[in-house]
Amino acid sequence: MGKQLRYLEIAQIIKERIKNGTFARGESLPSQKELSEIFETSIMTARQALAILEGEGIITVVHGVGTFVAAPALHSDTISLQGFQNEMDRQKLKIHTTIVEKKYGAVKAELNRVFRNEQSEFSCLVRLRTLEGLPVILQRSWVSFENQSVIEEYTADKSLYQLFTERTNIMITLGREIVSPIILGDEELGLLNITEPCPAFHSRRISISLDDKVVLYDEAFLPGPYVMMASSKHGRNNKFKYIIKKDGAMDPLESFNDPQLWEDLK
Amino acid sequence: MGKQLRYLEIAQIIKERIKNGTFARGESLPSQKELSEIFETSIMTARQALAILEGEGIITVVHGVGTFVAAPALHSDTISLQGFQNEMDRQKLKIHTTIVEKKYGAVKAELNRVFRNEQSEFSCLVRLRTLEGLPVILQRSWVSFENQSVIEEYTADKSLYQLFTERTNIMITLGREIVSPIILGDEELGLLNITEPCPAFHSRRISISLDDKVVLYDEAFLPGPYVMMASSKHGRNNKFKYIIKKDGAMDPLESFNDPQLWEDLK
DNA sequence: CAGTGGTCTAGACCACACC
DNA sequence: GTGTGGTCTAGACCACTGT
Repeated sequence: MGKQLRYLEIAQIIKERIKNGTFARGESLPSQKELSEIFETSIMTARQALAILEGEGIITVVHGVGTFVAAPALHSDTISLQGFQNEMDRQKLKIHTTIVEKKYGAVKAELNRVFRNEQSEFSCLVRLRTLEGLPVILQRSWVSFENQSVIEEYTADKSLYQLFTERTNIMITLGREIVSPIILGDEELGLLNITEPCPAFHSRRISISLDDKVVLYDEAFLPGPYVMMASSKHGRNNKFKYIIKKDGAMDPLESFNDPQLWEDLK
Repeated sequence: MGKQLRYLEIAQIIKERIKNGTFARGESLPSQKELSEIFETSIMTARQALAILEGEGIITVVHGVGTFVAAPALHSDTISLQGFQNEMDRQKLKIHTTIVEKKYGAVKAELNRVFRNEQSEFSCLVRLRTLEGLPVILQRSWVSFENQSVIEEYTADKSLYQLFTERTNIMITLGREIVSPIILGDEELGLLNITEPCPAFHSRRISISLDDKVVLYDEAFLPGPYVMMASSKHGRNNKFKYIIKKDGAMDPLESFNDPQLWEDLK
């Protein structure tokens, strides 16, 4: 077995204590000085452990205030594991959400593979995002049957992601997304009120909890006329986001020169 | 003016010395101990400065060996600012590159906006990437007229990106990419040997040098049947890559469970 | 003001690469 | 073995936040 580095060891112990609830969501951890005393180490080493957990999105460190077990409210403007709503907020667009449908206990066998369990019943939320009245994004979200109450409670004025983490007390720390280019099918065209053949991003995303369980499955259709993806790569740094605009006026060559656009991808 | 932190100050000075050639590409920097003596600081602080430059992809630190001004050969397997060729290598796919056309001094006024200069003549390289004989990606790359020799020298067995940095001695440290979903046009369909209407990713990318100049413009068409995008988000960590497969057998739901796929997105 | 995180020191010692 | 980067110490001092 490999030699255990002190700061990795400490990070692991803190992670365990968050998992088993010793440090609850939203509560503050002992101060760095206290941690260094608890683990009989130096401040620098304790800080190194915290830096790892912060990089993984598990804790949030605030200068002059304290270190907190990541709660959505605390990390909402820094973490990227967010629903589209937050991204649109950041772009200062007046996006409105309409609930198209809520389905409870639907049988959807193929989702077994996604959720990695024996269940075959899931609950689903279908939403339409509109930009100044124009439908621009169609999104379907699935949760396990046991979490259907989250969908029952959902209203359009809140992020499903945030509601989910609050109600279930499950911390989501990892997201995986697969995007394909597609030509929209009839059902999606109808809901999005588009009449011509239309290229779109088809995004499928899973959200994974601290316990390594898949707890949320999202599917989104982002039609080409309204959506682009912008990505910035600077050394190890590598970010991307979706950009939503009302149509036309989306010249990619011009977008390269828009400082605002790249600002938050640094 | 804001207080200058010591490690930021040191990082800035080292960056300047790389720009003006005091530290040349591929050569090693003084050791951390020496740096701490040169800047009259501690090793920890010198290391903090190096950590910043490493994060920006400007230097490469190798345990037991030394610290190097990032040369493509050194950082090729860690940095993400790479052409498609390297990404495909990583996926262990036998991708072959065919040169479709080389154009010199073409007038392309719209590229002024991209390259942010007065020039209107550019040189262009059109390439087709084939997977076991099947054309799967079409790519057009543009350079300023003054760098046309890079395209003259280009052969299919080398990365254009690597050739460019070697020949021009320009360090590329930042990349920006904009991706749209499109339905392929006739010209692209012809070159890719596709006969039916086909959705695709349309990627446009600029590469920016250490001097903040745009030095490379890339355009790629990645047809839906062969290409998906996979993205992983873990705290601040956020990576994506294109996945190329020979068609069919690209079930996104199955892909979520492929550990290999997500391995290098950690 | 007190309490928090952020920077910095001046080393010691460990792990790794190369000869 | 020599030289490199990586970890770690046991603090001091600075910067930020909230009372």
